[in-house]
Amino acid sequence: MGSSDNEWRRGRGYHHGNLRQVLLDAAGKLIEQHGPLGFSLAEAARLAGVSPAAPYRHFRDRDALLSEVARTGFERFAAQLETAWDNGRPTPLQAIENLGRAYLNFARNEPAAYAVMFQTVGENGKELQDMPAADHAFNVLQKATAELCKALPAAERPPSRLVSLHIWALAHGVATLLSESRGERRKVPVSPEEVLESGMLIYLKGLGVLGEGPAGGAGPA
Amino acid sequence: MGSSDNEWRRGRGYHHGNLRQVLLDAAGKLIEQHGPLGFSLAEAARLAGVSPAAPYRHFRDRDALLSEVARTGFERFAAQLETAWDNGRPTPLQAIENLGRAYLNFARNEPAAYAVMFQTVGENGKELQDMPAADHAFNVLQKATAELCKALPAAERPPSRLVSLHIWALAHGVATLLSESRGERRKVPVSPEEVLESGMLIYLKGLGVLGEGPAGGAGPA
DNA sequence: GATCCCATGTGAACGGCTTTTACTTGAACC
DNA sequence: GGTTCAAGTAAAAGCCGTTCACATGGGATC
Repeated sequence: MGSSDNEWRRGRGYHHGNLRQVLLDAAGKLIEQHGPLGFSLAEAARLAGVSPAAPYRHFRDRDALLSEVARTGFERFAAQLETAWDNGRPTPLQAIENLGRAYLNFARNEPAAYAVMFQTVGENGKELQDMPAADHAFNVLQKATAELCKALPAAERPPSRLVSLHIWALAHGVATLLSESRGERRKVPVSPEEVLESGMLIYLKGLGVLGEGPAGGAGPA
Repeated sequence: MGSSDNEWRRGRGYHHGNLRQVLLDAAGKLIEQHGPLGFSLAEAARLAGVSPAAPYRHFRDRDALLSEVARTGFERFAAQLETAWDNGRPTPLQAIENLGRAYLNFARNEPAAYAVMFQTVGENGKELQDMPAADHAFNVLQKATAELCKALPAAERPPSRLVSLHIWALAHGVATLLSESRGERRKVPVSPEEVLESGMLIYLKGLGVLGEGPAGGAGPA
């Protein structure tokens, strides 16, 4: 709340200030609290102190607002993945593990955005795929796997797109199945990070990208 | 009454017949059509030819009906996985590939159930985990990975629960990210089955379970 | 500085949804 | 035949999304 300067009116001279952004923030809070299904446009409006019809001056409908939440989410997601990858430094292996951790961190820190990105949007195949921000995020992963695959002799080098799909699927699966709200946590007293990292290590060993470091990633003792 | 024992009236002497099951079927159809969010109890009742209040004689509320859809879905899921695994025949490797295909087949053939199982249920961490049927499905996977891991020297054998989580996450990720309604399909002209199978092969090779068969699972040409 | 314009917000309304309440019905049992 | 109780109905309250006509006031124009 520290924005004591006149941020609340910077966009242009609105009536409310910058209702558009306020609604997006309110949506984030509500989705975090009640899940992306429990989100209601009316409640967001109430939380922003405007009438239920006001949001329609800024978003075509409820789905459009949710789409925007997803879009900005993908942008932050891509940026964080890119930062974590850091152009493969210090080493591609270390970097891709950082990338995996960044993936899970995003899913944990922004559950609302993550849920909307991969759940609400594209619910019944409506209108998700034309989202350049999502492509950007995936491209970071693809860039990383391509760099990794360069260490392989071309003969046994699988298409790097396939490799990035494997890693994406693994990361998404871990993030989804072991998210904090899910019950598997009790029976699986292991952190998502541990699961993803060990899984990636085994996978990368199978790929041939891995001298022979921590064999299996779960060596006992 | 001549106990003609007609099926449409078998449960007990209902008014409608077997409304409970009819509602569950209607829910399945509607969820397939409009996605699990677009499902409406009222529409299901209309489709079953009863008043909007009738479902409340059979389900506590909307979520209870959805939970039941998820529960029966998990039962079929577990059964199909078990059949595919077939106690590790003909060979554990072949069997676990069958299991992967069965996973994707279920997600494709019963998108409504799959979506509800992993999406609607447990939306905001409400009440999903006490679902024995879900445990049963996971146990099939765990049994399979345990069998697989037996081929490994105990020294480098990771906890089989961890291995089953890896495979589950990979399968779930592939099923989710590459489902037919998703747009990635265009850019990734490769079937989910191919992605999952190649991913599993690479992973299993990394595990050490894999003589040296199809290296990488994506040998060019 | 007065005036006009149009983006932005309001209020009221429609239809649909979920859920509860009081009621009706009719099959099963004695 | 009469009673009972599960199963269905009707009506209503309260929420939501969405649309419409209308109000308002900040900024551009003269």
